Amino acid sequence: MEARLYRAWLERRLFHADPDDPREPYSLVIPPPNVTGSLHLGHALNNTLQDALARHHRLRGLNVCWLPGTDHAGIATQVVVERELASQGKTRHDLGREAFVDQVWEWKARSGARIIEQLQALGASCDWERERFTMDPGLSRAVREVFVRLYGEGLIYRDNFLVNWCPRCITVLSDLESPHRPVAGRLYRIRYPLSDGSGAIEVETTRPETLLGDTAVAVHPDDERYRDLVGKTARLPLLGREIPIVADDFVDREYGSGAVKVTPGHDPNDFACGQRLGLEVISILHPDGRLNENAGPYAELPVAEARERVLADLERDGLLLGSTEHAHEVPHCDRCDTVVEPLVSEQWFMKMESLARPALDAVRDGRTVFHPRNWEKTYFHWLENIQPWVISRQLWWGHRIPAWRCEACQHWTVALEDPTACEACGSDSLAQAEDVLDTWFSSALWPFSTFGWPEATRELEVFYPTRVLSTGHDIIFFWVARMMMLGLHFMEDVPFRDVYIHPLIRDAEGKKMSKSRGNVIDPLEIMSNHGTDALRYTLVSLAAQGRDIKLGESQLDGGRAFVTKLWNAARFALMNLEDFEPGATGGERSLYDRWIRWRLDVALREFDTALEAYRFNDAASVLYRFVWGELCDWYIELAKLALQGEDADARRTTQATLVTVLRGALTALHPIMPFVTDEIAASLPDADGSFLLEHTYPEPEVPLEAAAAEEMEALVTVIGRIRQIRGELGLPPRSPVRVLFPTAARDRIEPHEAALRALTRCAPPVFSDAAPSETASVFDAVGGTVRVEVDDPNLLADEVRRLEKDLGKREKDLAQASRKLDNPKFVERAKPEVVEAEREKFERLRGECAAVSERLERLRRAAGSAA
RNA sequence: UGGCACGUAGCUCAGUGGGAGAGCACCACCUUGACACGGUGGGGGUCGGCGGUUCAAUCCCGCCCGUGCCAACCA
Repeated sequence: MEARLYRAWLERRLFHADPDDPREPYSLVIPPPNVTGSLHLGHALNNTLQDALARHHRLRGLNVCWLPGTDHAGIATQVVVERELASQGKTRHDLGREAFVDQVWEWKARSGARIIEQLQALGASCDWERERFTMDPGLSRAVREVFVRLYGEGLIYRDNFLVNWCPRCITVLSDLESPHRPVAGRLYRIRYPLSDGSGAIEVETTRPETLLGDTAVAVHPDDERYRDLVGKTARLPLLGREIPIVADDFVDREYGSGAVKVTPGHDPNDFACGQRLGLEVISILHPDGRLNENAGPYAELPVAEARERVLADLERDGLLLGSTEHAHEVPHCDRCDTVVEPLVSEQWFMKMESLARPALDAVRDGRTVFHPRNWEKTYFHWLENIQPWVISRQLWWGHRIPAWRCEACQHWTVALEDPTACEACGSDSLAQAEDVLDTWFSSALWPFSTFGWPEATRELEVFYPTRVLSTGHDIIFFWVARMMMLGLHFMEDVPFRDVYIHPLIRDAEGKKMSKSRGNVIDPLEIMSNHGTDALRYTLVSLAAQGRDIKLGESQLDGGRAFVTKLWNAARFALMNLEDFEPGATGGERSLYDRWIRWRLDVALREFDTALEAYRFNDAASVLYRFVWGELCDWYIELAKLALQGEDADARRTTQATLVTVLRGALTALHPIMPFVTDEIAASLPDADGSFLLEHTYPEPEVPLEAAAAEEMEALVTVIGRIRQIRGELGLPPRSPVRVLFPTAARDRIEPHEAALRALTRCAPPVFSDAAPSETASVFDAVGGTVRVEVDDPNLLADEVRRLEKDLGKREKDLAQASRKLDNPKFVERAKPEVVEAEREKFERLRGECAAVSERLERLRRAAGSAA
């Protein structure tokens, strides 16, 4: 039924948002999935949560706009398509740029379409008429506009700087794209002879091949051991270049020998040191990771091979003094896992400090709030220590940088429209930059580029800022922070009021699932095994704040059972509604009718409260408890009396309540399980061909008055106790037990006699104030002592054991209460209502203990005489 | 090295400054005209450890242990 329903929703345009709709707007933009492949469970979770929010707010009468789309995912997609080519033994260079990009567009068409299908299969209520792709003409125009404006403001600039370089992808990477991974390496100690022959200085390194690019040896300025050497030169092993011995306080005197080789061309620390001291920068690497001509005899060797050769040659020359095992953290390419080489390269950068400040302020002063709040610390820490962002990439798939270099004067012309002449010298020999932009550049504009920026559209006016962004904590830096910065800069307002950070879904072993890494689970498979609604319910019920989700397939059984339970409850209702006449009224509604209607209101209110706080798991459990624990366990059982009874009025009244409450429950559940709820709702006798989303939640009634609520509570207590007594005695559910009430309870019990008998299978209740028989179980309810009598003397021993245990528990509680009340400090300092409650508890327990022990005595005597 | 989480029933996890909860699993009974993907009842936890604050701590604070994540220029 899922595909049929979804098609019907689309035909009815239920998800389309009109900016001129006068109702209060509620907007959100989808985190655009990468067009690398298909959706995994993390997408299923995030989009289920967003869909629940979107549908919920539609049901609350808001003008909801959920904007969908996909991301071109520059490097990720390029790597995937390159892999595909590699399986045919080809590289992108075999195709050339244009043909390769065409091929990626083909991939995008296939993958993008599959993703949209999956989102729709999940039930996502996106406004598909607003679907966007980050490389659409409109969004590309926004990218260009932003680049040109930031360049004009001096925030985008070119620089020659030490960057992370992936020699396999042959591109620069940002720090975020170069995560550190532990590597078991070796630390080598190498001897650098002094040029004057007066000795040598020893250094340590994990990357011996980099010595080919060394331009100094550094020591700490206050290090007595080396004071005399500063200013002298050392002879670089293998190449024989003379390099200065310099002093810089970045050197740690305690580490190794206290002297460090300086390779400004291939180490971030050394680069900074080189800049301070004006050292020469030598690059020894080709872009593809082989050594270049500066490496002398090692030129053209790959790094790993060069390392071996360098070590062997050092050994030969007697300059390798030894090595030790050394575990350290090495940056790797986020996409292909190749070891990243730091090297100096001329790239486009974005200056971040001035953009970061407003983004920090906006969260500090609460214009944007994270849920849960603790992620704000992560956000602050990163923005407070922000570094320039390398935005250029040596890739082919992405937004080409709108900059043209003049071949005559080398000036860069950056412009909105393709220039025909150099803006500096007027020459017409211009060449556009080959590089594309980091994919996150366009992602950063998503909340406003998708609504038509830089045009001043009606959509931007109404739907920006969006209400909430739902995403994973793994992209707070990559994406959330950058949207905040650019949103504030260009729109002069935050891009979203709330940031909901959803849990990460891990597999059953707790391992992370990730996009282009292979351990992803296809949600479609789970959806076909368990049903989409079951998957959605399970995901929502697991989305608690502050902990990631370990998801095994077994956890989906609960969701499926709940869907089935709902379905069966509806089946029961339909069986009993065959002669339902809409609008027909019978007599007054029963207590049961009024009670369940009130419980529905309470559940709806609690559901709304939970969702407003993004407490999805609470929202799910509120409805679970209502549907299963109240509607099915109590109301339906009680309603059977009227529905299957003789009284036509009572039957009609109960039918009316059943329809109202069931429809209310379906509406409430709709944001979580949209398919089954609409399917059931369409079959209810009051159905008019509309969908649940075309209505709003039922208005709450006047709350059930306290006396009625208490009456219902008493009935539940009595039934529960009778079941418990029978259960504890191990009696079959139908075994005859006699229930005796005090005569004073007659007025309260008699109206519920049928319910009592139906739900406990007891004999007709008797009203009597006679003393309980020796074997009766007793408890207090309905304003007196209720007795449950069982005639089987064989049960005496069991009952004695049960009572002993029961007494033990009560006496322990009594002792605890008594200790508290004897403590003058407690009585004096605790809140009065707490003390009062403790007193009442004490009195109650004392009475209960006395009653139980008295009865226990009687039973023991009876058991003795029976024996 | 620093930061942030997490450590509660066999498992997966909620939760709270005043008598420990859910789902699944387990045990007993029940094939009752919605539902065995069900019903009723039950067993099971010194709430990671040690201190501190408090009349009162599973909850707040500190330290420690364990797990995970993130950020990091110790060659």
